[in-house]
Amino acid sequence: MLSQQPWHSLGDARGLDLDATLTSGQCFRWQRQNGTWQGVSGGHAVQVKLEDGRLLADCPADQDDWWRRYFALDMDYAALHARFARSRRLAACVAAAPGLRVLRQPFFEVLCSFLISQNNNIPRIRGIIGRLCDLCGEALPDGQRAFPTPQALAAQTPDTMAVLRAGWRADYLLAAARAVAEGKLRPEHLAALPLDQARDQLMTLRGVGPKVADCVLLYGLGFWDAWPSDVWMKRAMPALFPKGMPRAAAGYRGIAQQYIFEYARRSLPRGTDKKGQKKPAAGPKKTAVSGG
DNA sequence: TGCCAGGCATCTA
DNA sequence: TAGATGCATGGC
Repeated sequence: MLSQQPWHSLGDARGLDLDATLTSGQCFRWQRQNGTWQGVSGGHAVQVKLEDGRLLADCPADQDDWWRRYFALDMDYAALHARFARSRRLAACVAAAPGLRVLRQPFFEVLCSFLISQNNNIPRIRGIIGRLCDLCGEALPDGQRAFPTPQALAAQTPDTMAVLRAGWRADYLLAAARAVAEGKLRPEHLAALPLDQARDQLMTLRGVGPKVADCVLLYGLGFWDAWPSDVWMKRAMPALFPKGMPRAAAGYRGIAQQYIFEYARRSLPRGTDKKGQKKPAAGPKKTAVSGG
């Protein structure tokens, strides 16, 4: 793929573990092929692999910076891990997934992906996202499809969305796309808000509850303190549940996800934690947000 | 074949 | 306001 650009280095991988990161449940458009990883994000397709401690990519050179940012190659994980070493549990997390990284993904991709994820399983999530891209994503030079823009998705109808076989989630996707396309929900605005306000704004969207909101805040908006993970550390860390994780914790994909959230909580202090925030009481049907 | 899935909105007590 | 329920679809 992308043969016009031979493999070239994006820089020091700084311990990045592609397998751990790309299978941790943060992202759904990566496939392993012959020892490399092929993925699409932000309208770019890329193939990446690790070699001699460097992250190599097969992509147009003008996309290099985008992928460096995506893989967070600028983050000093060594320093972070040194801090984590002071906590026994965090040290266990680091030991379990030392090369796990929090990807910096486009807001709209994350919002849609986690709307699709609710009450769903990962193989099916990947299938729905793939069909969504086929439906209205821009064709890329290598034959793949970009994730749809908010405008392209907003132009769909419940009928055209039927091919996704996404069930009730299709309505959530359309509402979210329209809110973003119409400027009622702006990622740059959300990212500038305090954590609580950003979460509240997201949760005005139909289909966005606390879990989806936190995933969007963390993966798509850079809110590294999106979740006070101490609760989840107790509930979800497999090492603490050798007989199996409680179902309620399974959504966070075990230790890898835990590590992400703990990392998030401790990395970049911003806003305030909301321990165990519960969903507001049921009220009238939500509509797209009016703020922003 | 039946259970369950990376939730949420809505209804009911 | 907490708990129960239904939701669409398909992986396993």
